[in-house]
Amino acid sequence: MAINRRMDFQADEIALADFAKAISHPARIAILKILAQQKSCICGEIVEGLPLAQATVSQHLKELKASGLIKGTIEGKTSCYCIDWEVFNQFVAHFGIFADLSQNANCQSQSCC
Amino acid sequence: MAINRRMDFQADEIALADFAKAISHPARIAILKILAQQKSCICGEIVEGLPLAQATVSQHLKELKASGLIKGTIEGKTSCYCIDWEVFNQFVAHFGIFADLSQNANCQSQSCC
DNA sequence: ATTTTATATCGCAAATATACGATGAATTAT
DNA sequence: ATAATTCATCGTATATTTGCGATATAAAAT
Repeated sequence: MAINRRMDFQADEIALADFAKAISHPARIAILKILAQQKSCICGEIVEGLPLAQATVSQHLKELKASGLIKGTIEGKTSCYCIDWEVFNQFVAHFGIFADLSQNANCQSQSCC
Repeated sequence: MAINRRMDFQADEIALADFAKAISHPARIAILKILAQQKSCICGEIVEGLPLAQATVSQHLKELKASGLIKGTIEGKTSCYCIDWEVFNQFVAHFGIFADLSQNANCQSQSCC
């Protein structure tokens, strides 16, 4: 692109967009689903459940970790990942801004669209 | 990339990822915010509220429309866009799958991560 | 009829994302 | 000590996204 306009937007818009981007790939949704149903999880089990090479899964895990949605610690030979529910729920709640904004006037009538 | 693995994932994973991708750009979040607080909206007003060229905004609107999150009709000289709340709320509700999956065992203890 | 206005689409350049093999680093098993 | 295991990172190829000027389209105003 000619110019990166990212910083011309508001902080909350960037934050919500970044959260969305973190989960905007089926592999990362699948990883979150796997993590959500595990008490704890090593990377190996995640790789086995996905149609991707180990390097690719590791890269997706890195992105999820960078977004804050998952936490990870190295435990000896293996790594342990899990969802950071505090961060996750905070972001999901953030979607409420749209409903809040529409409280007064929204556009559900036939006459509009 | 060497191979596109998209179709190796489950339909619900693809659907949720696509929704996230549709809103994974600050401009599209900003557009949704503008639409949420308007009764109806022509593209011109949206362009004025964004730090982007008209062509770029039109492109973002096209993506949002393709995702189903917004509806649009051409009304004479102008176009009218608005949020499709039915679709929007359905997708937000879809995030519940993670909480559902974690109902039995999740990972919020210190001992895990 | 011509000009103006509003918006969409085309075509291109630059930036980012996706995917994977190869390799590295650290730990555990032999 | 050496080998095997587990996972991260590097390098690289290709695909997709982003952004905009130029142009097209179509209605409204003159």
